[in-house]
Amino acid sequence: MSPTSTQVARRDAILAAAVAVFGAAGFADAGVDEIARRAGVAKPTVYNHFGDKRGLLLESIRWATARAQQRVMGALSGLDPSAADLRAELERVSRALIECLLSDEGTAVMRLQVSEQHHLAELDSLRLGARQATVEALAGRLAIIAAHGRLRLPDPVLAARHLMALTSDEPLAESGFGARRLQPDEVVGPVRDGVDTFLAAFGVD
Amino acid sequence: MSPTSTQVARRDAILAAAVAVFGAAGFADAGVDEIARRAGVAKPTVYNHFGDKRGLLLESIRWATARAQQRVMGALSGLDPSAADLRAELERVSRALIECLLSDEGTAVMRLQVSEQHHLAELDSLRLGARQATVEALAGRLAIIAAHGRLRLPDPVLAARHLMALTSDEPLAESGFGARRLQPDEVVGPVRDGVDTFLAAFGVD
DNA sequence: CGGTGATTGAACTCATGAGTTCAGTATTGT
DNA sequence: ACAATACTGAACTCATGAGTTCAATCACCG
Repeated sequence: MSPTSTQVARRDAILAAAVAVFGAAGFADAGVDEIARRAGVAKPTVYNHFGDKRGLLLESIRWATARAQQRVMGALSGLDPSAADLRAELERVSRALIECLLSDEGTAVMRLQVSEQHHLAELDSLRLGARQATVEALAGRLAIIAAHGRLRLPDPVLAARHLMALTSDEPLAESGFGARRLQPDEVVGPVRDGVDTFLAAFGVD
Repeated sequence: MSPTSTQVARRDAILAAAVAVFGAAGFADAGVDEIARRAGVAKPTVYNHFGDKRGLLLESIRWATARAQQRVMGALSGLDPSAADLRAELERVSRALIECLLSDEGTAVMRLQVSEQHHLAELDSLRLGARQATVEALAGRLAIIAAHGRLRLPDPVLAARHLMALTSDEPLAESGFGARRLQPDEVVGPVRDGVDTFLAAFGVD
């Protein structure tokens, strides 16, 4: 019996609600009743789809991680290696990346993976895999820029990690890993500074 | 009535046990019974000292943050601005800082502050204050090195933030914010790379 | 249509753990 | 020595929320 479209829609609604509630309250304080209510679904339906609360948490994180990863890849593919103003282009893409990290879904995933690891050792590889995929995608774009002679990169993967660290560390800390919404200029400044240092280390001027 | 020394010792034992249990299990999954048992104390004694579970959490985080901060300051004061090998000295101190972050107490504080923010908005300033104090202490040491003409630092505070970001980002992510114990070489390599990039940006060679 | 399986809503069971009570026992300051 | 105060241990209350049950209803597929 292949699932009907309304079944898929219900499943997605449950997952979206679960990510929101788990992300806001944490696993233990989240109520299955509230997730069902937000999804517009009866409680037994949740148990029908996901077995139990822990199964729902696992699927929620897998689902949200995949979605976040897609958004990240979209942001990275927007990096134009031949943009006239390299500095501005790096700042733009770094801001887009941070936007993904600090979105509601992004912060929910981050916080759950940090705080609920005792529930989900099996998702460690997912977390690290997502990080590595992001780093490598960014490294690929940076390598193209380096091939154009506009960056000096002995190790593109390392440079990618360092660009992300330089630009995202401060906004992440300042926002309390997504607990507080940042003002735009709380991202713009740190990103500019981070790209400054990145170009001081890897630029060709 | 000033507290006796055994009262202080009991209080500290409770706080140490609470940090360990809260850090491992999270607020909701931590049991006051277990904290009391680990502290070698009866449950009503815990309630005598801290009122309720939330009060215990708050005091635990304040206490552990202060202790971690002291260790961090100790590590920073060990930075010798006139060390013969600047690169090695920066690596050494960065490793010591990461050691503090990834210690049992350090990771407990970090994870609680990330995951239990809905319980403790009032501790936001504590978290940011600790971070800022660390950054400024490191900035002070870096400024001395710059005054010796061994670094080119337009903004020592910014440089301090970037040094910390470059060296600690990868080990923190790799360890899942303290969930997994790192092998020594999982710290050494990333720190060397981070200091490399730092010196490429701010070195005087 | 008619039947099969999913969904609903409401009531239910049951385990867990926070917080309390209290009578008895250590500790401490005077 | 003697209050006064803190601590113990064990039993207790009580709120909460996971997971279940079931009869009634709905959605889809032949």
